[in-house]
Amino acid sequence: MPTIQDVAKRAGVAPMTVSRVLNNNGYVSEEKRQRIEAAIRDLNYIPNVLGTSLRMKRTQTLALVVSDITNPFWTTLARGVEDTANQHGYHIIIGNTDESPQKQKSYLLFLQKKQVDGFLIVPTSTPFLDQLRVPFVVLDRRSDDETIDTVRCDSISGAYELTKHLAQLGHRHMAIITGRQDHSTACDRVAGFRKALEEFGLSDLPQQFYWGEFNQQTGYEFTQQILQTEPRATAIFATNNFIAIGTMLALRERAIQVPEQMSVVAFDDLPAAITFDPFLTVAAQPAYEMGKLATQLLLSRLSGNAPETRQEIVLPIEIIIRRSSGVVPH
Amino acid sequence: MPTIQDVAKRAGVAPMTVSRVLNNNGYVSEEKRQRIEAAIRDLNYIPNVLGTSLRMKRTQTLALVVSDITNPFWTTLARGVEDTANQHGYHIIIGNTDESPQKQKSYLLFLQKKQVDGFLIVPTSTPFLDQLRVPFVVLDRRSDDETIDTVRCDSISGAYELTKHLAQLGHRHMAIITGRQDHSTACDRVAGFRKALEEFGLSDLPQQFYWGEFNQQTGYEFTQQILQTEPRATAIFATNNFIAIGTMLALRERAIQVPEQMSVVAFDDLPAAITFDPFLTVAAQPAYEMGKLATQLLLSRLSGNAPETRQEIVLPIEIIIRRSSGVVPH
DNA sequence: TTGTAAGCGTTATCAG
DNA sequence: CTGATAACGCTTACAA
Repeated sequence: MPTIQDVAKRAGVAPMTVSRVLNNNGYVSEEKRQRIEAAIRDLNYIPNVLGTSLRMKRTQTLALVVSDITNPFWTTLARGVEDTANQHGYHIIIGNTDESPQKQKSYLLFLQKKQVDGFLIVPTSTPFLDQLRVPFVVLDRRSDDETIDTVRCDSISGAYELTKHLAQLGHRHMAIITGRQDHSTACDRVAGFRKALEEFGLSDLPQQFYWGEFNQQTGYEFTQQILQTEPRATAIFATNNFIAIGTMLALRERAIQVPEQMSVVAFDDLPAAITFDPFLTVAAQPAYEMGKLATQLLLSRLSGNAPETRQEIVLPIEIIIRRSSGVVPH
Repeated sequence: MPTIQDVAKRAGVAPMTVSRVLNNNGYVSEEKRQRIEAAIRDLNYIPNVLGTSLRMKRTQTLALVVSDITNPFWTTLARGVEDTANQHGYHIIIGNTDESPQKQKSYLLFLQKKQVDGFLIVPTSTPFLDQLRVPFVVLDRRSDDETIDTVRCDSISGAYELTKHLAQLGHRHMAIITGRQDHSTACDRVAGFRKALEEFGLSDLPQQFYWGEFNQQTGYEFTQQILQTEPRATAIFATNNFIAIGTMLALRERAIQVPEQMSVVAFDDLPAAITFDPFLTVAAQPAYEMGKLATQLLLSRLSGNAPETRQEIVLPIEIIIRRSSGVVPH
């Protein structure tokens, strides 16, 4: 592998002069520039950024740490991050934590060993901040820490709107299936749910709350439970896309018609690219936009252009009403 | 940021001794080991792998270059790659080419600047091999070059089986929608289609072939065209998941019932995690397994444990018959 | 305009 | 068992 030294030798100049040509900074005579460019081509020289990064103390790389890139929601967000980062000359390394604090810890360590310049992170519930030595932005989750930059969606009002929609359709007994209690997103969605219930005078009627994980199994198992609970709920609120799928599976197994026998609403829309028959009424979060804004914020921190104070960006959620929600069955 | 020097100073030893503790190699007296470990904890020392990689001439990092991580097929494959790489102490950087030769070129350059140890790549059709200075494995696509390691699925036989299924249902006029002519996967699927047609004596009847891109738009537009072509095809073969979605959209727009008025079969299954109502008859490729095997092959090349000769691993495809394919309408 | 020297953080080598 | 030295490839600071 040729180095900058080899190029310099071949062009009959000092490595420093080659460096100047490579980075387009400082003066180089036209003649030497030509010779150097020729040498680069001849040797098929590719700069080694390990040297550069070591010297410059930055890698032009950001880390994106999410729970599971298999979830289309994170995938979309990741594209927002990547596209934005690329536009600014940065690149991305992605880490999947699978919501495991241990995996998260190991990724944070690894990525810092790699000297990433900053983090975009969807933290598991475990404390983690003290492990980070570089700037970072928290995605999707609310943070009580008043010093942490955050980009997230307005889960409370999204959940409120979905629930209001159900109430207006006449539903009186509902069930919500959500994630862990220590998960801000789960809490906010339940809070929005509660708020709408109160507003419509439904708080004192039997409503069901199921706390589990943001995955398919949780949706599946609790839905089975819901079907056996009296008074039978007439609507299910699945608080993310995976829970919704579990819910739909369980309903289908019991041949429960949606929405004739049961209404279903959910958080997170599936990308149009992978669904040919959008069916669920959802609160759609602007995943790509979240990734984009978070990246812009982080980059402005890195360049020192961000406001002094902590930023908390809260994006609105779009309610999309489809066929899965209907009036209360008789 | 503390360095190995700082740790050494604090522990009253030489940096080299710290290095030995860090990497668990060479002898270090128990007493010094204790002191060093204490110093590491006290300073909250995190090794800088830029130094290590520069010195060792390897980064323990592999590059995965795919067309679009937004496609669940690639996402699943990526998890197979990542999990396998992690198990062996390697990490992954992902690049999206969007099937653009230019993007691919820029990624290959960038990733080599980063000194990745090897590539797993789904190449766009453009020549690219000469740009790679490190070992690599080609994924998903067939390569005529007899020196290139490849891991792919048996597209020919998968397409053959799907077509046979249609023929056995009584279909006599079919349409296939596929990718570009210079795309080995597209060609193979058409070849499998043709083979089945011949076997069932359908080659001389009017069959339709549409070459486009492996995306939703291609599926959508050609399906519209199919609906206007006489004799009307009674079955559509969509050669990947995105084309299938475009096809379904176009059919739904015209209120064509599947399978009553039109049968549809496709390549690539959607992950169970993101579909609550699997509907399409598909040829399912083992995406995770592909990623896993390709990574194992690449790692064995890197460690010099691979067979001398070029490996071409061809995985079988599973046909899953669902509701989208039925007998010919009258 | 160009080159020299030094250092970024790590580890292989070899001498002690 | 331990440490000094040099080297990995690059760029900043300074000198010419």
